[in-house]
Amino acid sequence: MSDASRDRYYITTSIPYVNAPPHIGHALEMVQTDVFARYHRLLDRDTRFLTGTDENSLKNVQAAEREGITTRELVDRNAQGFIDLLDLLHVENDDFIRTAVDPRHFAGAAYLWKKLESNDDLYKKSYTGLYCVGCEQFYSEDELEDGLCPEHGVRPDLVEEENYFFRLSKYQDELLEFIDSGRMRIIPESRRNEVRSFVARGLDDLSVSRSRERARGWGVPVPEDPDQVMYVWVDALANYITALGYGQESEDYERFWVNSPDRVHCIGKGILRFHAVYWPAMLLSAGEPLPTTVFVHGYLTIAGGKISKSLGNTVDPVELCATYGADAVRYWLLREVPATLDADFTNDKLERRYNADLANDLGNLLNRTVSMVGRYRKGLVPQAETTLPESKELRSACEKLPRKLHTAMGDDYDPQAALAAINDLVVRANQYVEQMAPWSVSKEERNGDEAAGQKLDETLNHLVESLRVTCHAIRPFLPAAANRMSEQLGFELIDHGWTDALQWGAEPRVERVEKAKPIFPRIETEEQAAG
RNA sequence: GGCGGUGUAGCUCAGAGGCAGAGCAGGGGACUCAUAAGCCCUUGGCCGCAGGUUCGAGUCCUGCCACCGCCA
Repeated sequence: MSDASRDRYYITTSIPYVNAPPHIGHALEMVQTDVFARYHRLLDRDTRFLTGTDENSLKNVQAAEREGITTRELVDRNAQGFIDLLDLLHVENDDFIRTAVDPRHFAGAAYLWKKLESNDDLYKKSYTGLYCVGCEQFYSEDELEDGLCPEHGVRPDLVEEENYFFRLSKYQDELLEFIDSGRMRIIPESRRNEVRSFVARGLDDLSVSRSRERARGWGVPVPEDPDQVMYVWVDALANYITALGYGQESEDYERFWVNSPDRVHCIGKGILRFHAVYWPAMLLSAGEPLPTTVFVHGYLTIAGGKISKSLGNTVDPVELCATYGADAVRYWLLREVPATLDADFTNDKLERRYNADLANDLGNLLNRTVSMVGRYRKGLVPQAETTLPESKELRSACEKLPRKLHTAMGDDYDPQAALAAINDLVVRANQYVEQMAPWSVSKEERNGDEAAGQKLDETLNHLVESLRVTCHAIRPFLPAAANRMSEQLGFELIDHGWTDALQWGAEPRVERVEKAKPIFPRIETEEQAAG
């Protein structure tokens, strides 16, 4: 591998349907992907983060009809909801693709189709089946529950038409090789095993088009066959490369797909098969590189129940951001949700976690430290060596943090472990404050004890330095909070040299702190408010 | 129906033959730099149920129950 290709990183979210506004599950995926992207960007890798919307579903046509607006109006309006949410969550995506709107998507999807066709992997066949529009997929009789779609509880349509099929079966062995060798890594392992056994059992060819009539003319046309549009999943999956200008002699496609050592898809567990079987098989057929990593997160429940509009228990992530702020929402999603498992959301859980870790531990540590530097040293951070055993311990904990951070984020894709390590350091620093009791040492100093003055210098210096390291460490997770923290500590966060900045004693040093002001105001819980 | 996973404190989870643990929540204490935060101490357990192996079983074996996932 050449040096020129080593420092790239490409990551995508799945692209959500736009027939409804975003829910907290979308927020989870956006934030997880954002954190991985920010982390690699801070490592100075050439990073591209793509997200977007999947707009070619028949569902959208029907939803628009019910509302009496055009399909284009509906997808424009609903896509905007996702774009707004990214902003509210402080998600820093480099690109946003809309599959019903972007010309590059139509061009790229058509190009991919022709590649499959020229490899003799597409053929036409008459097909009869039960189709659920909500799922955009066919079901066999025995998959139905009382004749109804198990996901949506509606009666599927009986559909008979001639469609294109993709020779998925042809790629079984190659897929297994990619899975077993780890050339396509699936995280976590349990999901990898699921995919493996699914592929090993044998693959059926896949229907990849719909009649234009049934699709109501909405979707990506099949090249040179005006009566057919692509199956929405086929064009949707293609977004990961059409956004890069695939098939259009694009530099970005070479840069972030072909020549990137990391091509990462962050997805929910419900669409694993599409991403770890169908999509790689299409890429194999087209002769293009496969994703290197498929990261599979779990689902969120709300107060113990499945997210469901009919149950009226959706939690609007827009409202959450308005109520608690992006930092609190991001922190809960990253710290409390095990990255690849399901988790349950309640306002109470978010409030507790925020108050405990951010307000009480980190926020208060910053506040009391800055306040003491102001009170005892007029805001000037003293220079000092590490001489006391307590200081050595604290410093050692700081020096171990970067490795823990890199293991958790780089290898394990585990923000929860990374944030736990950061919180451990913060807890350690709060203990250090109590051990050193600067308020007592200050009294001794005022009574003329010179050694006390040195001890106080060392204590304040080590607290500030721990906070400087912590400030850098939280940057991928809580970018806004890191900014507020660095402002108060009086130094500037820069885009390069992050790895070095995480080291003890790195430049730029903290020299003069600003006035203390809480960066994470406590949330008054309902119990406290009542009491 | 098949395969796999999970079941441990009020909540979230760690422990995988040797004294049942952590964080949060609850209770108490000393302190005052701080956001009434922090620190120290502490209450709390049929380790899903039943049998078995073992000097000794959350831990290993068998059966059962419940929940979850994937596949039919």
